[in-house]
Amino acid sequence: MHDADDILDSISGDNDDVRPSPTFAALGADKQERIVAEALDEFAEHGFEGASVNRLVARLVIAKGSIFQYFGTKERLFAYVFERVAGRFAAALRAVRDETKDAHVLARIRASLMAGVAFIDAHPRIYRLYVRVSLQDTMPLRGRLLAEARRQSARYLRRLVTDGLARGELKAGLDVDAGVFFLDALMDRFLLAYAVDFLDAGTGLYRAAPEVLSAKLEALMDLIAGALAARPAKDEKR
Amino acid sequence: MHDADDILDSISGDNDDVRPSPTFAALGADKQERIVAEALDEFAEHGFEGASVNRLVARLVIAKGSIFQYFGTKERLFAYVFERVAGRFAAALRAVRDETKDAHVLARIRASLMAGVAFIDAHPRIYRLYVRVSLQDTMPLRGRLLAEARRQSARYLRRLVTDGLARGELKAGLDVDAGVFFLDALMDRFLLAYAVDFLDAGTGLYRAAPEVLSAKLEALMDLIAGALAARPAKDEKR
DNA sequence: TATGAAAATGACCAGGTGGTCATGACATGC
DNA sequence: GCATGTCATGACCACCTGGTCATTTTCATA
Repeated sequence: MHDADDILDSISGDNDDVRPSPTFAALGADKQERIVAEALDEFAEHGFEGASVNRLVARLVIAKGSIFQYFGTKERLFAYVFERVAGRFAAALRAVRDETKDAHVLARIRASLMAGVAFIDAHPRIYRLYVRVSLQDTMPLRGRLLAEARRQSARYLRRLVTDGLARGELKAGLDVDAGVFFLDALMDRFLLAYAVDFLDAGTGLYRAAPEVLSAKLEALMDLIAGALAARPAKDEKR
Repeated sequence: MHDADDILDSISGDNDDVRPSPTFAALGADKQERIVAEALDEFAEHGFEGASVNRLVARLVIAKGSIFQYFGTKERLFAYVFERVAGRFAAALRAVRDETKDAHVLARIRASLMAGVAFIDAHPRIYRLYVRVSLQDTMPLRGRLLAEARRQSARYLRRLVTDGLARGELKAGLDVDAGVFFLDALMDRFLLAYAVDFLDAGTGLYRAAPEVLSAKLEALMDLIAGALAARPAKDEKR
């Protein structure tokens, strides 16, 4: 039914036109990983402008020259780290979407949110970097890097919505664009509120304990269901 | 009806514990305004870290020493500018809320969104500064400055929701916290998508022409109504 | 072990940062 | 006309930035 889109997904997945020097490629995999991890830390903590190469090499106990030998430029270092890391979140969500292919669309949305929370717990720095980049318009590569992420997110949700419509699980007259926007806003903010303290508007979602989190999640799902779901029966949870 | 809250609102409105030196206060009002406006520009454009006092004084054609005589510190300059400017958005919304006191809660939400759009059009730099600060955790005063803004926003929406519930315009069993979160997320994102290019997930909301904007707004209002509104005329649901 | 190339190194560079302060212009009161 | 105090000024400071490059170290091969 939607195999054509799957092909598109996989094509756009790995777009590595930002390559480090062969010298870096020749490094041991562990050392590469250490450099990427530490750089991710630095960028996640201070953003692109605020990040300091001096600080980074001090942490790594490595000569500054080496970084520039590997990447040439702070900007290209950033691009490399970002691209190496950015796809993971989308990939995790895509996996959930595919695993729940036959479930009710509301169950799939719930599963996506839970997967998002799990990802944040497992890779807080990656999510933090993503958040940072999202609104830092001084970032030179922002457009190129983020446009792709956004496009993937929109396509992801659009698929959920059109699937749900096709199965009659969503309101017949539903405007797809509006539905996508609606879900994007709510899901994004839900995860943001979980990950960033002062964004939860006093609802106590920030780093909430599992029981609290799941209560909030159900309350949100009720509202989403009210807005989007067709109403053949009264209750249709997972 | 809810006068007690109004008093609270007005008390928390002007909290100016960040004062410039008397020298600055003695300046002509026009010069003060020019300095604040230009500093707002600089901070909105580059964020707190990225903003340069050198660049600022160059724009103002004023000696650098003067800025430090007025404010002592880049940080205090920022705090002053932010506090002088931050309340305006909230005030604009509050005005709308009070003007529409007797309208249906959905109409009030719609009016709030339109007022938000109008504010962004009128004061793009103020909104931009707000957006910037929202996710820049390097900002030393972030917590203090933003907590207040968030609290006001939450209180604003909470009032709308509880009013709507009291009048039976919203679903009887509605969880107030969830409703506030729901509205906060959608309204915030709607305005963000209108103001910041790459956040609209391909829905074409960014700087949309009035007709497009109003169509998107109505589509969103439909979804909000489905999620929150009581259904007196229409069929089903308990 | 000797050789040569590749890779690591960190002193160094020009330019920018937030912040300081001695200087002098200018107003006011006598 | 002088003394006094306020305030604007911009040269200056220590420090940090991203980036360079001559020099040294490493190491595979002969």
